[in-house]
Amino acid sequence: MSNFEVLFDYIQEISDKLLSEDDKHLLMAHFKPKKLRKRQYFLQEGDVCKYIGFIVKGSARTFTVDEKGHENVLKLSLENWWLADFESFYLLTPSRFNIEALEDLEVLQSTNAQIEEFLKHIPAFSAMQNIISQNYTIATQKRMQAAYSYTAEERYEDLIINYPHFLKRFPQNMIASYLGLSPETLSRIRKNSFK
Amino acid sequence: MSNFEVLFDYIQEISDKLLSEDDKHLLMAHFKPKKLRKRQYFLQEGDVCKYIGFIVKGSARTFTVDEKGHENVLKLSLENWWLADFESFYLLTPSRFNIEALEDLEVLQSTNAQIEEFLKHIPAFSAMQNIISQNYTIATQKRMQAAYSYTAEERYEDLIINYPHFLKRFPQNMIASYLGLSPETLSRIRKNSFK
DNA sequence: ATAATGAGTTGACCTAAGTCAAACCTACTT
DNA sequence: AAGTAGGTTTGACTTAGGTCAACTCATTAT
Repeated sequence: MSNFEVLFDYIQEISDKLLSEDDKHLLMAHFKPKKLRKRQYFLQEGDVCKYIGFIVKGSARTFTVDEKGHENVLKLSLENWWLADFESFYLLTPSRFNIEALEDLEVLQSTNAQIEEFLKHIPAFSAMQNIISQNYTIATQKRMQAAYSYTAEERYEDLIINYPHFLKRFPQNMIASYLGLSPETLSRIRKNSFK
Repeated sequence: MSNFEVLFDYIQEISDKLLSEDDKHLLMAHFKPKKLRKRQYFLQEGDVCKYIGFIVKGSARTFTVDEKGHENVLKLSLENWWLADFESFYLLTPSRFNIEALEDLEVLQSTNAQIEEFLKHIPAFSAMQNIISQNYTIATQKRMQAAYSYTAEERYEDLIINYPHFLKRFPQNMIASYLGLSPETLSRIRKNSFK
Protein backbone atom coordinates (compact mmCIF):
# COMPACT_ATOMS: atom_id res chain seq x y z
CA MET A 1 0.00 0.00 0.00
CA SER A 2 1.44 3.35 -1.01
CA ASN A 3 1.74 6.27 1.37
CA PHE A 4 -1.13 8.03 -0.30
CA GLU A 5 -3.41 5.06 -0.04
CA VAL A 6 -2.83 5.09 3.71
CA LEU A 7 -3.89 8.72 3.79
CA PHE A 8 -6.91 8.16 1.54
CA ASP A 9 -8.10 5.22 3.64
CA TYR A 10 -7.72 7.29 6.76
CA ILE A 11 -9.75 10.18 5.36
CA GLN A 12 -12.49 7.86 4.07
CA GLU A 13 -12.64 6.00 7.32
CA ILE A 14 -13.25 8.91 9.58
CA SER A 15 -15.08 11.31 7.27
CA ASP A 16 -17.55 8.86 5.68
CA LYS A 17 -17.68 11.03 2.58
CA LEU A 18 -16.24 9.76 -0.67
CA LEU A 19 -13.00 11.05 -2.13
CA SER A 20 -13.33 11.58 -5.86
CA GLU A 21 -10.45 10.87 -8.22
CA ASP A 22 -10.00 14.62 -8.56
CA ASP A 23 -9.79 14.97 -4.80
CA LYS A 24 -7.11 12.32 -4.70
CA HIS A 25 -5.10 14.03 -7.38
CA LEU A 26 -5.29 17.31 -5.55
CA LEU A 27 -4.05 15.66 -2.36
CA MET A 28 -1.26 13.86 -4.21
CA ALA A 29 -0.17 17.08 -5.84
CA HIS A 30 0.19 18.95 -2.56
CA PHE A 31 1.17 16.46 0.11
CA LYS A 32 4.90 15.80 -0.10
CA PRO A 33 6.40 12.56 1.21
CA LYS A 34 9.18 13.15 3.72
CA LYS A 35 11.38 10.68 5.55
CA LEU A 36 13.14 11.27 8.84
CA ARG A 37 15.56 8.95 10.53
CA LYS A 38 15.24 8.15 14.21
CA ARG A 39 16.39 11.14 16.30
CA GLN A 40 15.88 13.66 13.53
CA TYR A 41 13.67 16.65 14.17
CA PHE A 42 10.42 17.36 12.40
CA LEU A 43 10.30 20.70 14.22
CA GLN A 44 12.80 22.56 16.36
CA GLU A 45 12.05 25.05 19.11
CA GLY A 46 12.21 28.60 17.78
CA ASP A 47 11.32 27.62 14.22
CA VAL A 48 7.91 28.23 12.70
CA CYS A 49 5.98 25.00 12.17
CA LYS A 50 5.45 25.44 8.44
CA TYR A 51 4.27 21.90 7.81
CA ILE A 52 1.69 19.57 9.15
CA GLY A 53 2.58 15.92 8.71
CA PHE A 54 0.42 12.85 8.42
CA ILE A 55 2.31 9.88 9.88
CA VAL A 56 2.36 6.95 7.49
CA LYS A 57 4.96 4.99 9.43
CA GLY A 58 6.92 5.45 12.62
CA SER A 59 6.53 7.42 15.82
CA ALA A 60 7.41 10.81 17.27
CA ARG A 61 7.28 12.86 20.42
CA THR A 62 6.47 16.52 21.00
CA PHE A 63 8.36 18.00 23.93
CA THR A 64 9.66 21.15 25.58
CA VAL A 65 12.91 21.78 27.38
CA ASP A 66 12.79 23.99 30.49
CA GLU A 67 15.54 26.26 31.88
CA LYS A 68 17.06 23.39 33.87
CA GLY A 69 17.31 21.29 30.71
CA HIS A 70 14.48 19.08 31.86
CA GLU A 71 12.56 17.57 28.93
CA ASN A 72 8.82 17.37 29.07
CA VAL A 73 6.86 15.20 26.65
CA LEU A 74 3.47 16.60 25.72
CA LYS A 75 2.44 14.30 22.96
CA LEU A 76 3.33 10.87 21.63
CA SER A 77 2.34 10.21 18.04
CA LEU A 78 1.97 7.11 15.88
CA GLU A 79 0.72 6.06 12.45
CA ASN A 80 -2.44 7.84 11.26
CA TRP A 81 -1.90 10.84 13.49
CA TRP A 82 -1.18 14.41 12.55
CA LEU A 83 2.09 15.96 13.51
CA ALA A 84 2.40 19.70 14.17
CA ASP A 85 2.55 22.40 16.80
CA PHE A 86 -0.86 23.80 15.95
CA GLU A 87 -0.24 27.13 17.63
CA SER A 88 2.79 27.77 15.47
CA PHE A 89 1.19 26.20 12.41
CA TYR A 90 -1.97 28.30 12.56
CA LEU A 91 -0.44 31.57 13.69
CA LEU A 92 2.95 31.20 12.00
CA THR A 93 4.71 32.16 15.23
CA PRO A 94 7.96 30.54 16.43
CA SER A 95 7.28 27.31 18.24
CA ARG A 96 8.11 26.53 21.85
CA PHE A 97 8.12 22.82 21.05
CA ASN A 98 10.36 20.21 19.54
CA ILE A 99 9.07 17.30 17.51
CA GLU A 100 11.48 14.43 17.16
CA ALA A 101 11.28 11.07 15.41
CA LEU A 102 11.48 8.21 17.91
CA GLU A 103 11.63 5.66 15.12
CA ASP A 104 12.37 6.10 11.41
CA LEU A 105 9.47 8.21 10.25
CA GLU A 106 7.54 8.59 7.02
CA VAL A 107 5.11 11.46 6.76
CA LEU A 108 3.09 13.22 4.10
CA GLN A 109 3.38 16.90 4.72
CA SER A 110 1.68 20.06 3.57
CA THR A 111 1.44 23.75 4.42
CA ASN A 112 -1.23 25.76 6.20
CA ALA A 113 -2.18 27.52 2.95
CA GLN A 114 -2.62 24.18 1.20
CA ILE A 115 -4.72 22.76 3.99
CA GLU A 116 -7.04 25.76 3.61
CA GLU A 117 -7.40 24.82 -0.06
CA PHE A 118 -8.19 21.20 0.78
CA LEU A 119 -10.82 22.33 3.26
CA LYS A 120 -12.38 24.56 0.66
CA HIS A 121 -12.43 22.08 -2.20
CA ILE A 122 -12.60 18.60 -0.70
CA PRO A 123 -15.78 17.90 1.28
CA ALA A 124 -14.39 14.67 2.73
CA PHE A 125 -11.36 16.56 3.98
CA SER A 126 -13.39 19.19 5.72
CA ALA A 127 -15.72 16.58 7.23
CA MET A 128 -12.61 14.82 8.50
CA GLN A 129 -11.38 18.01 10.07
CA ASN A 130 -14.61 18.50 11.96
CA ILE A 131 -14.49 15.00 13.37
CA ILE A 132 -10.84 15.32 14.36
CA SER A 133 -11.55 18.61 16.01
CA GLN A 134 -14.40 17.06 18.01
CA ASN A 135 -12.31 14.08 19.03
CA TYR A 136 -9.47 16.32 20.01
CA THR A 137 -11.71 18.47 22.16
CA ILE A 138 -13.03 15.40 23.92
CA ALA A 139 -9.64 13.79 24.41
CA THR A 140 -8.12 16.96 25.74
CA GLN A 141 -10.92 17.52 28.19
CA LYS A 142 -10.25 14.06 29.58
CA ARG A 143 -6.54 14.53 29.71
CA MET A 144 -6.89 17.87 31.50
CA GLN A 145 -9.05 16.24 34.09
CA ALA A 146 -6.57 13.42 34.51
CA ALA A 147 -3.70 15.87 34.89
CA TYR A 148 -5.40 17.80 37.65
CA SER A 149 -7.34 15.23 39.57
CA TYR A 150 -5.79 11.81 39.11
CA THR A 151 -2.84 10.38 40.99
CA ALA A 152 0.23 9.13 39.15
CA GLU A 153 -1.03 5.58 39.41
CA GLU A 154 -4.50 6.40 38.12
CA ARG A 155 -3.03 8.21 35.13
CA TYR A 156 -0.92 5.17 34.31
CA GLU A 157 -3.89 2.82 34.60
CA ASP A 158 -5.83 5.13 32.36
CA LEU A 159 -3.11 4.93 29.75
CA ILE A 160 -3.07 1.14 29.90
CA ILE A 161 -6.78 1.09 29.21
CA ASN A 162 -6.97 3.81 26.56
CA TYR A 163 -3.65 3.49 24.76
CA PRO A 164 -2.34 -0.03 25.45
CA HIS A 165 -0.28 -0.02 22.25
CA PHE A 166 1.77 2.89 23.61
CA LEU A 167 3.45 0.47 26.01
CA LYS A 168 4.80 -1.59 23.11
CA ARG A 169 5.89 1.31 20.97
CA PHE A 170 7.39 3.85 23.35
CA PRO A 171 10.21 3.52 25.87
CA GLN A 172 9.10 3.69 29.45
CA ASN A 173 10.85 6.97 30.20
CA MET A 174 8.92 8.68 27.38
CA ILE A 175 5.69 7.38 28.78
CA ALA A 176 6.68 8.56 32.24
CA SER A 177 7.33 12.04 30.92
CA TYR A 178 4.08 11.99 28.96
CA LEU A 179 2.25 11.18 32.19
CA GLY A 180 4.10 13.96 33.99
CA LEU A 181 6.19 11.55 36.05
CA SER A 182 9.86 10.87 36.65
CA PRO A 183 11.06 7.58 35.16
CA GLU A 184 11.81 6.31 38.66
CA THR A 185 8.26 6.91 39.80
CA LEU A 186 6.78 5.05 36.84
CA SER A 187 9.15 2.17 37.43
CA ARG A 188 7.95 1.93 41.05
CA ILE A 189 4.32 2.13 40.05
CA ARG A 190 4.75 -0.77 37.67
CA LYS A 191 6.55 -2.78 40.31
CA ASN A 192 3.72 -2.28 42.79
CA SER A 193 0.96 -3.04 40.33
CA PHE A 194 2.26 -6.58 39.84
CA LYS A 195 1.25 -7.53 43.35
CA MET B 1 -28.26 45.95 24.12
CA SER B 2 -30.40 42.84 23.77
CA ASN B 3 -29.10 39.33 24.35
CA PHE B 4 -29.11 38.62 20.66
CA GLU B 5 -27.16 41.73 19.83
CA VAL B 6 -24.46 40.52 22.21
CA LEU B 7 -24.34 37.23 20.32
CA PHE B 8 -24.35 38.90 16.89
CA ASP B 9 -21.54 41.25 17.87
CA TYR B 10 -19.54 38.34 19.16
CA ILE B 11 -19.96 36.34 15.96
CA GLN B 12 -19.11 39.33 13.77
CA GLU B 13 -16.11 40.18 15.86
CA ILE B 14 -14.38 36.86 15.64
CA SER B 15 -15.55 35.58 12.28
CA ASP B 16 -15.11 38.77 10.23
CA LYS B 17 -17.84 37.62 7.88
CA LEU B 18 -21.08 39.53 7.74
CA LEU B 19 -24.30 38.20 9.26
CA SER B 20 -27.21 38.86 6.92
CA GLU B 21 -30.66 39.75 8.23
CA ASP B 22 -31.76 36.24 7.32
CA ASP B 23 -28.90 34.78 9.31
CA LYS B 24 -29.93 36.84 12.31
CA HIS B 25 -33.50 35.68 12.06
CA LEU B 26 -32.41 32.08 11.87
CA LEU B 27 -30.30 32.50 14.99
CA MET B 28 -33.09 34.30 16.83
CA ALA B 29 -35.52 31.55 15.91
CA HIS B 30 -33.36 28.78 17.35
CA PHE B 31 -31.38 30.19 20.23
CA LYS B 32 -33.58 30.27 23.33
CA PRO B 33 -32.87 32.69 26.17
CA LYS B 34 -32.52 30.97 29.51
CA LYS B 35 -31.92 32.40 32.95
CA LEU B 36 -30.36 30.61 35.88
CA ARG B 37 -30.04 31.91 39.39
CA LYS B 38 -26.76 31.64 41.26
CA ARG B 39 -26.19 28.03 42.37
CA GLN B 40 -28.53 26.55 39.79
CA TYR B 41 -27.20 23.90 37.44
CA PHE B 42 -26.89 24.28 33.70
CA LEU B 43 -25.88 20.61 33.55
CA GLN B 44 -25.86 17.82 36.11
CA GLU B 45 -23.59 14.79 36.17
CA GLY B 46 -25.30 11.81 34.55
CA ASP B 47 -27.51 13.93 32.30
CA VAL B 48 -26.89 14.34 28.61
CA CYS B 49 -25.73 17.85 27.74
CA LYS B 50 -28.49 18.61 25.28
CA TYR B 51 -27.76 22.33 25.05
CA ILE B 52 -24.85 24.53 24.35
CA GLY B 53 -25.16 27.97 25.93
CA PHE B 54 -23.69 31.29 24.95
CA ILE B 55 -23.14 33.35 28.10
CA VAL B 56 -24.64 36.80 27.79
CA LYS B 57 -24.26 37.67 31.45
CA GLY B 58 -22.89 35.98 34.54
CA SER B 59 -20.38 33.25 35.29
CA ALA B 60 -20.24 29.50 35.74
CA ARG B 61 -17.95 26.66 36.63
CA THR B 62 -17.58 23.16 35.18
CA PHE B 63 -16.53 20.61 37.77
CA THR B 64 -16.42 16.94 38.72
CA VAL B 65 -16.93 15.29 42.07
CA ASP B 66 -14.69 12.31 42.91
CA GLU B 67 -15.51 9.33 45.18
CA LYS B 68 -14.35 11.20 48.28
CA GLY B 69 -16.72 14.07 47.45
CA HIS B 70 -13.82 16.28 46.46
CA GLU B 71 -14.84 18.86 43.85
CA ASN B 72 -12.54 19.59 40.97
CA VAL B 73 -13.04 22.68 38.80
CA LEU B 74 -12.07 22.19 35.15
CA LYS B 75 -13.35 25.33 33.61
CA LEU B 76 -14.40 28.81 34.67
CA SER B 77 -16.63 30.65 32.23
CA LEU B 78 -17.68 34.27 31.73
CA GLU B 79 -19.58 36.45 29.27
CA ASN B 80 -19.01 35.64 25.58
CA TRP B 81 -17.98 32.07 26.28
CA TRP B 82 -19.69 28.86 25.31
CA LEU B 83 -21.02 26.59 27.98
CA ALA B 84 -21.24 22.82 27.46
CA ASP B 85 -19.63 19.50 28.12
CA PHE B 86 -18.59 18.96 24.53
CA GLU B 87 -18.10 15.24 24.90
CA SER B 88 -21.66 14.78 26.04
CA PHE B 89 -22.98 17.43 23.65
CA TYR B 90 -21.39 15.90 20.55
CA LEU B 91 -21.85 12.24 21.39
CA LEU B 92 -25.08 12.53 23.38
CA THR B 93 -23.62 10.40 26.16
CA PRO B 94 -24.27 11.06 29.87
CA SER B 95 -21.92 13.69 31.22
CA ARG B 96 -19.37 13.22 33.97
CA PHE B 97 -19.46 16.95 34.66
CA ASN B 98 -21.56 19.49 36.46
CA ILE B 99 -21.99 23.03 35.25
CA GLU B 100 -23.20 25.46 37.88
CA ALA B 101 -23.99 29.18 37.81
CA LEU B 102 -21.65 31.09 40.11
CA GLU B 103 -23.59 34.31 39.56
CA ASP B 104 -27.05 34.85 38.11
CA LEU B 105 -26.66 33.68 34.57
CA GLU B 106 -28.23 34.57 31.24
CA VAL B 107 -27.50 32.32 28.29
CA LEU B 108 -28.75 31.77 24.78
CA GLN B 109 -29.00 28.07 24.24
CA SER B 110 -29.43 25.70 21.34
CA THR B 111 -29.16 22.02 20.49
CA ASN B 112 -26.52 20.04 18.64
CA ALA B 113 -28.87 19.47 15.70
CA GLN B 114 -29.55 23.19 15.43
CA ILE B 115 -25.86 24.07 15.59
CA GLU B 116 -25.32 21.73 12.63
CA GLU B 117 -27.93 23.74 10.74
CA PHE B 118 -26.26 27.02 11.62
CA LEU B 119 -22.92 25.67 10.43
CA LYS B 120 -24.47 24.57 7.16
CA HIS B 121 -26.39 27.76 6.41
CA ILE B 122 -24.54 30.63 8.06
CA PRO B 123 -21.02 31.21 6.71
CA ALA B 124 -20.15 33.62 9.53
CA PHE B 125 -21.14 30.98 12.06
CA SER B 126 -19.00 28.31 10.54
CA ALA B 127 -16.06 30.73 10.19
CA MET B 128 -16.53 31.51 13.86
CA GLN B 129 -16.45 27.85 14.74
CA ASN B 130 -13.17 27.34 12.94
CA ILE B 131 -11.54 30.22 14.79
CA ILE B 132 -12.86 29.05 18.14
CA SER B 133 -11.64 25.57 17.45
CA GLN B 134 -8.17 26.91 16.61
CA ASN B 135 -8.06 29.09 19.70
CA TYR B 136 -9.25 26.25 21.84
CA THR B 137 -6.57 23.94 20.50
CA ILE B 138 -3.91 26.51 21.23
CA ALA B 139 -5.18 27.36 24.70
CA THR B 140 -5.51 23.73 25.68
CA GLN B 141 -2.03 22.90 24.50
CA LYS B 142 -0.72 25.65 26.78
CA ARG B 143 -2.82 24.58 29.70
CA MET B 144 -1.72 20.96 29.35
CA GLN B 145 1.86 22.06 29.41
CA ALA B 146 1.24 24.20 32.47
CA ALA B 147 -0.49 21.33 34.24
CA TYR B 148 2.38 18.94 33.71
CA SER B 149 5.47 21.09 33.92
CA TYR B 150 4.75 24.20 35.96
CA THR B 151 4.82 24.51 39.73
CA ALA B 152 1.76 25.73 41.64
CA GLU B 153 3.26 29.19 41.83
CA GLU B 154 4.06 29.37 38.13
CA ARG B 155 0.53 28.32 37.25
CA TYR B 156 -0.86 31.09 39.43
CA GLU B 157 1.45 33.70 37.90
CA ASP B 158 0.38 32.48 34.49
CA LEU B 159 -3.24 33.01 35.42
CA ILE B 160 -2.55 36.54 36.67
CA ILE B 161 -0.97 37.38 33.33
CA ASN B 162 -3.42 35.65 31.01
CA TYR B 163 -6.73 35.96 32.85
CA PRO B 164 -6.35 38.85 35.30
CA HIS B 165 -10.11 39.46 35.32
CA PHE B 166 -10.64 35.98 36.80
CA LEU B 167 -9.29 37.29 40.09
CA LYS B 168 -12.08 39.85 40.30
CA ARG B 169 -14.89 37.59 39.19
CA PHE B 170 -14.22 34.25 40.89
CA PRO B 171 -13.78 33.36 44.56
CA GLN B 172 -10.29 32.30 45.49
CA ASN B 173 -11.21 28.72 46.29
CA MET B 174 -12.63 28.25 42.78
CA ILE B 175 -9.45 29.60 41.29
CA ALA B 176 -7.41 27.29 43.51
CA SER B 177 -9.39 24.30 42.31
CA TYR B 178 -9.11 25.46 38.68
CA LEU B 179 -5.34 25.55 39.11
CA GLY B 180 -5.38 22.10 40.69
CA LEU B 181 -4.52 23.41 44.16
CA SER B 182 -6.03 23.27 47.61
CA PRO B 183 -7.40 26.61 48.82
CA GLU B 184 -4.81 26.62 51.59
CA THR B 185 -1.95 26.31 49.13
CA LEU B 186 -3.20 29.18 46.98
CA SER B 187 -3.63 31.31 50.06
CA ARG B 188 0.01 30.68 51.02
CA ILE B 189 1.24 31.38 47.50
CA ARG B 190 -0.51 34.74 47.51
CA LYS B 191 0.94 35.56 50.91
CA ASN B 192 4.48 34.84 49.74
CA SER B 193 4.18 36.73 46.48
CA PHE B 194 3.57 39.98 48.34
CA LYS B 195 7.13 40.06 49.62
C1' DA C 1 -28.57 43.06 66.81
C1' DT C 2 -27.33 38.36 66.70
C1' DA C 3 -26.79 34.08 64.88
C1' DA C 4 -25.23 31.38 61.21
C1' DT C 5 -22.92 30.36 57.08
C1' DG C 6 -19.08 30.43 53.96
C1' DA C 7 -14.62 32.26 52.42
C1' DG C 8 -9.98 33.03 53.60
C1' DT C 9 -5.89 32.47 56.68
C1' DT C 10 -2.55 30.18 59.61
C1' DG C 11 -0.14 26.43 61.92
C1' DA C 12 1.25 21.55 62.57
C1' DC C 13 1.79 17.52 60.41
C1' DC C 14 1.73 14.03 56.48
C1' DT C 15 2.47 11.96 52.03
C1' DA C 16 3.04 11.45 47.04
C1' DA C 17 6.27 12.10 44.03
C1' DG C 18 10.88 14.12 42.79
C1' DT C 19 15.99 13.96 43.11
C1' DC C 20 20.42 11.94 43.32
C1' DA C 21 23.32 8.17 42.97
C1' DA C 22 24.60 3.58 42.20
C1' DA C 23 23.79 -0.80 40.10
C1' DC C 24 22.00 -3.47 36.40
C1' DC C 25 20.54 -4.80 31.62
C1' DT C 26 20.20 -5.06 26.94
C1' DA C 27 21.49 -3.98 22.40
C1' DC C 28 24.53 -2.02 19.29
C1' DT C 29 29.47 -0.81 17.84
C1' DT C 30 34.08 -1.72 16.56
C1' DA D 1 34.62 -10.44 22.83
C1' DA D 2 34.73 -6.08 24.99
C1' DG D 3 33.15 -1.46 25.33
C1' DT D 4 29.70 1.94 25.18
C1' DA D 5 25.26 4.08 25.41
C1' DG D 6 20.31 3.99 26.64
C1' DG D 7 17.11 2.56 29.33
C1' DT D 8 15.35 0.51 33.83
C1' DT D 9 15.50 -0.59 38.68
C1' DT D 10 16.43 0.16 43.57
C1' DG D 11 17.53 2.63 47.73
C1' DA D 12 18.08 6.82 50.66
C1' DC D 13 16.69 11.24 51.19
C1' DT D 14 14.12 15.73 50.15
C1' DT D 15 10.31 18.64 49.09
C1' DA D 16 6.07 20.62 47.20
C1' DG D 17 1.78 20.53 48.15
C1' DG D 18 -2.20 18.22 50.66
C1' DT D 19 -4.87 17.46 54.92
C1' DC D 20 -6.89 18.55 59.22
C1' DA D 21 -8.16 21.70 62.55
C1' DA D 22 -8.60 26.11 64.69
C1' DC D 23 -9.49 30.91 64.08
C1' DT D 24 -10.89 35.31 61.69
C1' DC D 25 -13.71 38.01 58.90
C1' DA D 26 -17.51 39.19 56.01
C1' DT D 27 -22.12 38.59 54.50
C1' DT D 28 -26.64 36.94 54.75
C1' DA D 29 -30.69 35.39 57.35
C1' DT D 30 -33.67 35.62 61.40
